[in-house]
Amino acid sequence: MSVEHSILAVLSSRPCSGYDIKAEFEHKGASLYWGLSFGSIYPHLKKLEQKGLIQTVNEEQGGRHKKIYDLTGEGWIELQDWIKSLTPSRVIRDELMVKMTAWEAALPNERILFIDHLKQRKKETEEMLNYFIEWPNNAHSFISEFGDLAINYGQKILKAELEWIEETIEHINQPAQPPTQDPFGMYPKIKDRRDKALKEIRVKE
Amino acid sequence: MSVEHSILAVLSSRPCSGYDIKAEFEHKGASLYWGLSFGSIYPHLKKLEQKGLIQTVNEEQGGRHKKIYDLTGEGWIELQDWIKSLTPSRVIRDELMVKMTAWEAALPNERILFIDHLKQRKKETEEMLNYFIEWPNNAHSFISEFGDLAINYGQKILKAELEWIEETIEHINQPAQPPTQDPFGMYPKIKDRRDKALKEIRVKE
DNA sequence: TGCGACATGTAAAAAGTTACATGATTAG
DNA sequence: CTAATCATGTAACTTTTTACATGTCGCA
Repeated sequence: MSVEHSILAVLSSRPCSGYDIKAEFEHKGASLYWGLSFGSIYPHLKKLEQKGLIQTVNEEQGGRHKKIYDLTGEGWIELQDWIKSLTPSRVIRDELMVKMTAWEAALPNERILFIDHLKQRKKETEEMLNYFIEWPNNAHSFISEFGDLAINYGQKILKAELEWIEETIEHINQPAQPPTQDPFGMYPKIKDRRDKALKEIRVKE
Repeated sequence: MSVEHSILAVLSSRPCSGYDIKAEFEHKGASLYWGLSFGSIYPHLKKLEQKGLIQTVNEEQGGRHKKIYDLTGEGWIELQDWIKSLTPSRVIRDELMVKMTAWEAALPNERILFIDHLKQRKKETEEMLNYFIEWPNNAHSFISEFGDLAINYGQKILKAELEWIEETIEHINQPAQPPTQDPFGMYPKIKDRRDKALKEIRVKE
């Protein structure tokens, strides 16, 4: 299970409180590659401490109470073992692409509407990319050689995505085209199924 | 919740059984952008039927029992509404990148080992890319204009990733470099923390 | 004095995976 | 005849999110 491992990974750069870890997942290096909510972080910290992989190195009880955790020797070993171990394949979950594959079956006459989705995606992607570009310039955080390579990855992928968005907006602004591939004449069949199903609602009403 | 919506999206192309839906999520268009297990699909189909968004259009009870579902009029409307609605931001979860950001803190003297991870990733990425390239040539499935654009997206991103992998393998084969950015002298501090923590284990033993 | 950021934590609900149970059909 | 694939479904478990409860600190 890699959630606890990713907490160990954050802790490797410096001792942190639960709140700090959340911040790292939100605003720093980890942000692009992982995310966790408070409701998940605090119980995991407790578990990791019970397992002896992390320990409380500083606890302020009076006033604002705050607990700083750091890796134990066992924690460092566990982190090293995890880092060396085989990485499971990425899981890609991209709702926009799922919508895209069903768009023409469901909304064949509203293709122009999809451009709104693309523009929203473009905005988000640009923000992420800016963040990546600014990061090495902000001089706030420690960036290792490998951290730098991970930044390059993000930049490269996001730039490719922006290119695709531009091309695709342009494409959709052109007149509609017949399906690229439709060996069994599915397109008219889908239209029939949809129209028939929608008509049944009207009959009921 | 978009899991049920992605099932509706699969059903929009043709009526399917639970097993077919699983196959779509594994081998077809949806595969790159979503995934679900049987344990999740069947209960969701039941729920969707109770909600009146899908219905059983064919049930073979004798012999091999099989239930084919199709969208109802309400299901089509629900799918249309979802497709038009704002899409939440992508969640990227990339374990390899998390490992990368912690690599030098945990394993500063084993940078060459990371090349194994990159080669594994390269293999996986190439397989996915081939799948994407072959897909429009297999003449098996219906590919709409938008479906084709979604395929372009996958190809573009995966090609950019392969380029990055090549560059990065080459970079790591060069001699190690000092941290790109280390305004507070973190690098030596991390080393001290790690060494101290690891020494404590040895004391105990 | 009131707001926003800092800070920890729990409980309930939601979501999904794994493992299991069951059985039919088909290709070699 | 046997292995792979087709096919549905449940139960236990794991995981994560959301919402809530609580309280401090610094600043305008």
